[in-house]
Amino acid sequence: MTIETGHAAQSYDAVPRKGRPARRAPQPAGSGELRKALLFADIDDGTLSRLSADARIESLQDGDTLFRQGAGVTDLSFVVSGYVKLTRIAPSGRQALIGIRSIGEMIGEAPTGGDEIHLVSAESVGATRVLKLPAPRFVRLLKESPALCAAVIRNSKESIARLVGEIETLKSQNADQRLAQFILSLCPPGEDRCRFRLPYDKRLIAARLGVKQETLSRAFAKLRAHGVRTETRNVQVESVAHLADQCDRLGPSQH
Amino acid sequence: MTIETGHAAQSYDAVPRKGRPARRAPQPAGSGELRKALLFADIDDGTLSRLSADARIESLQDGDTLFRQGAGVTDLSFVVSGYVKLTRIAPSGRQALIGIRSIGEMIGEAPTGGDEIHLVSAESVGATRVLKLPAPRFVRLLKESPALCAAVIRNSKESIARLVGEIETLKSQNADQRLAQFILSLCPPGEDRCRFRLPYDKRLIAARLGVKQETLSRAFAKLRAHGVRTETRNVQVESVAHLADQCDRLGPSQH
DNA sequence: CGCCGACTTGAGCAATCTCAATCATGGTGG
DNA sequence: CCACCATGATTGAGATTGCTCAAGTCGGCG
Repeated sequence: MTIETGHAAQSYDAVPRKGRPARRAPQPAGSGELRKALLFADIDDGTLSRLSADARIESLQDGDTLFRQGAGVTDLSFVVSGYVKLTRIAPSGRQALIGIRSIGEMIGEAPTGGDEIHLVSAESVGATRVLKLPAPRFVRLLKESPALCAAVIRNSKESIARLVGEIETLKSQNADQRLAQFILSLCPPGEDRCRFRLPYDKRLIAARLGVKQETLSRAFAKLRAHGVRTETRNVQVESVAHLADQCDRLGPSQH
Repeated sequence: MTIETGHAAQSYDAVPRKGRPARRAPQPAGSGELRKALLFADIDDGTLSRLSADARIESLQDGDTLFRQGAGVTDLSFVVSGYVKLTRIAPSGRQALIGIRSIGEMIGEAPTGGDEIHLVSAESVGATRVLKLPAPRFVRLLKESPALCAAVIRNSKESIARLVGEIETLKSQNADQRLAQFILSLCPPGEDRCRFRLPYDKRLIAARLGVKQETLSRAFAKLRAHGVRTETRNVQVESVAHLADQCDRLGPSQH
């Protein structure tokens, strides 16, 4: 599955959109902002304030490129608000969505000191603010702080768990099941009947699930029979438990 | 794609194979053995010998289970010889291959101290030997050795890179392209015309590429037209460069 | 020799993609 | 306030890809 944005896939950012104002100048960030990054949840104040010395907040508009696959890693970034999508371009030119990061999450991998390059490209989805820490300072503190080290390892393990889940999903579930699972993951816990808003547009959801937009639309249609109503971006689930039950039965027709 | 071993998918190890001798008793391992684990390539001798204190080597036969998804992590393991496949069972009961580890590679994730459970199940492929380090000792040393910490982080980043590549492949290439890429990855570097042996059977290769065995067989047949000859497990590639070229053209028919 | 497992091949089917037309919907300018 | 346009979403029809089921081949091993 590849992502097709409105413009040609290979050059989605070669031509600036008309009337787009320039990216806003970066703002300095205090250690209070850093604390909101999940990676730093357990880091002591001292280390954190040292980290924040030249941290800054940048505001991005929809479609702005944060960094490109293959470029050198200069910063460690986190989402402050909005979403950032991570994509990868295959040699064939096809673009595959690797993940979407939201508030508090790290964007890309933590630098560790070697000369490192980005594994993926990062692009904002809608108006987005990101926190950027220059890599060299982070690397220096990483070497001094076992707690920071432990946090990075924990974070990596979470990334791995997420990617493993993604592969499992891609290999063992069809489009309908993937959508059902995605919807279930959005349902607020505790309630059986619920109503919420999709976090981003269906084109992006389709890319996330690894299907074409049309296929996603048909999958939504099929889920209507199982108590999932949608009107544009609003979703209503009749019964979370029932949907979870049906999930397996959406699989390939057993003979 | 799911894995179908010779036995039923859900219970591939519930019934011991007839005539199988008991798993051989574990052998103690010296720090020389540890050095062969890629994770420890840059670790100092002192730390390594402390790590090796209660390390042991275990011999497994084809299909032996090393650990199961969801079970507690008691050891950190490495492949000494042979292969270990990592799989995951979806709620639906379908089993998806997550990865295959070979000599020197770590099996599963490094424990970090919390109460952790295995993300995947691990099962030997053919006769295999593994090195096992008890988790508690590893965790203790991890806290004391920044070098070990750095090694774990580096290792995690490699895992992530591998998983990201896997997702890209699954989302943006068809079966023929995935096979071509897989074959290219096996070709010894430097030679344009080459000949080698497949590392494991085609059933496992199919699972690794996320297709059925039959589909893999047809993909091999299609590659014959591009200079890939196979006779059972032996492969001969006419021209690596040519195959790499054709890789993109194996994609969906462009109109 | 005959069986068994791994592999191949064929035919039909199901899931998904592609292409194309249509239908909202929200924003913009007149 | 409304016509109009751009974008996203839906729907339909047909092509493709990969899966399922089934049969057949091949090679090794008891």
